[in-house]
Amino acid sequence: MGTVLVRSANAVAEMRKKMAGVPPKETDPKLDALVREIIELVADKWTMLVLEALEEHGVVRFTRLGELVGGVSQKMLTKTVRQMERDGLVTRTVYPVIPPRVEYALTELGHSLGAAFCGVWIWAEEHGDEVMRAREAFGRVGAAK
Amino acid sequence: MGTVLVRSANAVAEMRKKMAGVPPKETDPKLDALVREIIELVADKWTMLVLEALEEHGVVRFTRLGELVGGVSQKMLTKTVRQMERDGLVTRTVYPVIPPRVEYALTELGHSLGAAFCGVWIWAEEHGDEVMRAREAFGRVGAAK
DNA sequence: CTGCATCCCAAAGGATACTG
DNA sequence: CAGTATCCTTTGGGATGCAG
Repeated sequence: MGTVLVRSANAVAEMRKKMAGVPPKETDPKLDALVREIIELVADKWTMLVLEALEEHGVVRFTRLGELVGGVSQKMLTKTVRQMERDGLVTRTVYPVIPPRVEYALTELGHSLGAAFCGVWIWAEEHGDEVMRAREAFGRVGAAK
Repeated sequence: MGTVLVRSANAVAEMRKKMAGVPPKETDPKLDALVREIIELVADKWTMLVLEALEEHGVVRFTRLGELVGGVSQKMLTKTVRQMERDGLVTRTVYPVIPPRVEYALTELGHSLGAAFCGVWIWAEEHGDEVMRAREAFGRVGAAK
């Protein structure tokens, strides 16, 4: 724990120089607030997994969706899917038959969000191992927790 | 809307290329597991906000970072930033001076993740209002809770 | 200034039982 | 099958105090 890691200040100074010439992104306050709201919307594990599952399998029933997501309780699946329905990401179609049949599918909005996340899936595919290695390397030093 | 972040076009084009060789909807189990791990990594509100803050402002100190993120407690900021450091997303540079000076910056890996999320920011910009409207419309009907 | 430690409350989330 | 309701454990996260 007490290990203070001091990285080369040179590298940081180098970074500063690089950044200096680049007015990176205009920090638009109202846009920022909007992005923030959306972040709080989708920054949820189950939401992302449901989104991915529906993106891949199209129209699925409740139980099937739970299987696809994996490791999710009925409670959380219901909650997540309701929230997504509320936000216009999925449609929930109830067939009043016995036994009940409820099908979930992405809306256009949902599909567009899935497409937006596509870049993240690709990142995961390409850099996932780097994260794992970084984590293990750090774990042997930090020893935190 | 037209004035979107410039880097977006490049990032998206880059991703299209990388996707070209990939069979679209194949459910690869090991790839899926990897994506799942990454999701659990980044599906966190503060992580995303810190990522965005560092992406926009470059190298910042601890307190400044807290201001940029906004509404985060010192405890959670420390925790989040430590986790990101552990995962190789940020560097933490400590200057052993008085008063202490600690600077945070994205690593290459962190920047690449930020670029991957760029598509999501754009989505938020384009479809954020739709979500808000869908939510309010649903609220008047659902009346749940 | 940075951030660890502690206490403490509120929210997230799992397990189970029950209903249409 | 697709939930709702209940209980209960775990985690998230704020407030405060203190150390380097």
